[in-house]
Amino acid sequence: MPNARTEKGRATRARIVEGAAEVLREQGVVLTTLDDIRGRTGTSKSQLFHYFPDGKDQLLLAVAQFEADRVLEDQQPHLGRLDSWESWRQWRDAVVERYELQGDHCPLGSLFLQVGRAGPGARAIVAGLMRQWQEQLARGMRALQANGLVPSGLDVDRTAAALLAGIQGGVTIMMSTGDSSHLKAALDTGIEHLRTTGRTG
Amino acid sequence: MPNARTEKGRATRARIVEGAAEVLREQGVVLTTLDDIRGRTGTSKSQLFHYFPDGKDQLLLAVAQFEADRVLEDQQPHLGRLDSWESWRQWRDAVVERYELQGDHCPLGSLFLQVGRAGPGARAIVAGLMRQWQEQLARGMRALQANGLVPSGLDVDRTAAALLAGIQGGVTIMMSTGDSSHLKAALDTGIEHLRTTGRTG
DNA sequence: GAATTTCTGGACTTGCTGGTCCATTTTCCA
DNA sequence: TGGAAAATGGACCAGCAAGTCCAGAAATTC
Repeated sequence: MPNARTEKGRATRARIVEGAAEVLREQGVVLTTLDDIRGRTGTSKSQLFHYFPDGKDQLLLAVAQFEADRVLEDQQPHLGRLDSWESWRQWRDAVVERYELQGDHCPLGSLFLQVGRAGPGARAIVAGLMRQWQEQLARGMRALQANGLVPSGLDVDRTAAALLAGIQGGVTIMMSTGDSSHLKAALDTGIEHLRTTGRTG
Repeated sequence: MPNARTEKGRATRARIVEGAAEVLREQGVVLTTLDDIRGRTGTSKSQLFHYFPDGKDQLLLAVAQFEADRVLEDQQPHLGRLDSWESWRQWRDAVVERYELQGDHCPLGSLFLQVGRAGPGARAIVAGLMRQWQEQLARGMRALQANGLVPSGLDVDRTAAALLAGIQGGVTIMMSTGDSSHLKAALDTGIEHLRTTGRTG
């Protein structure tokens, strides 16, 4: 942790990241200025640049990583135990609740639009999140296969990719329309697909 | 068309919107300035404000509408004739091609992030687009039902919502990772779901 | 064809925001 | 305890981009 060599320093740095995440969630990247973050976190300009010498982009990147970590954490422990239909249902409810609660703003979506284009940093964060998320879904599907609940012929990776896409899109649509029905439809249809696939004559 | 009362005026206004759309697609909203648009469209500051008196937001909104219209147009005529498996396949290919060609930037996604929060205008544009898109998908599914290719018990609206969410998410992921496999997975899995659903014992 | 409206050019203003700088305080450590 | 390193406060700077303004050209209209 460069430029945070003391206990107090690490605390301040963390306060900045968390406070910035709050402000960004409320106002969006475009409308948020360093002064907003300063105000929220009770810090001074020099502190911001002391902990993030490369300026705003570096801070945004740190916030993006912070938010990305939260995404998967918030789905635990359900996401880690997708081995029965009941556990899938619980996970589904957790996802819906999390995003309905979050309201109409996606911290990551807007963050990587700001930083994403220029730097490979933001892309790497998003790509990493997507990879991990999809892996966990795939693992859950394999657990269903192991329990004989889903035919072993299922293309797990493709199905997991499709489900992940559905969630992403559901969240996106929810953020622009305020309606979570697409997210629910994607989750429910995806799970239903698992239940019915491969049973064709 | 306020402030474009003459033929020449309408042409200029259209040139501004189309040129702005180009620049925005290339650079993204955040990096695009009015001077960029001015340069691309060969116009002066006063022209921009003559045709869009409320400034940049109003112009962005016009571009958003312009792009939203294109989204559905680019899927025609396939989207209008989803009455056979072959036509669904053609539509699927058209969607994939369109977004792969468009590369790594979603004109609407970023546009409504900029304007979206504040004004209901951008939300209305996106919501309207989603509604129309989903309606056309639902109509296609009903056509399949009418042709006996899909069981009549299928919840068409929910399935269409899920498919739309999958497309959105697939595009979103593609834009941040450069990989179109999620989009393809969502489309293929969605169509496969249509083919296999309801055939369970 | 003259009056009036619309359209265009571009200089100028204004406000904000990211970023710099340095003085001061606090913490660390020998 | 005293000096070095880290942390903090806040004034200041520079640049940029949105928006204003007015003069003049083109067009419409009667």
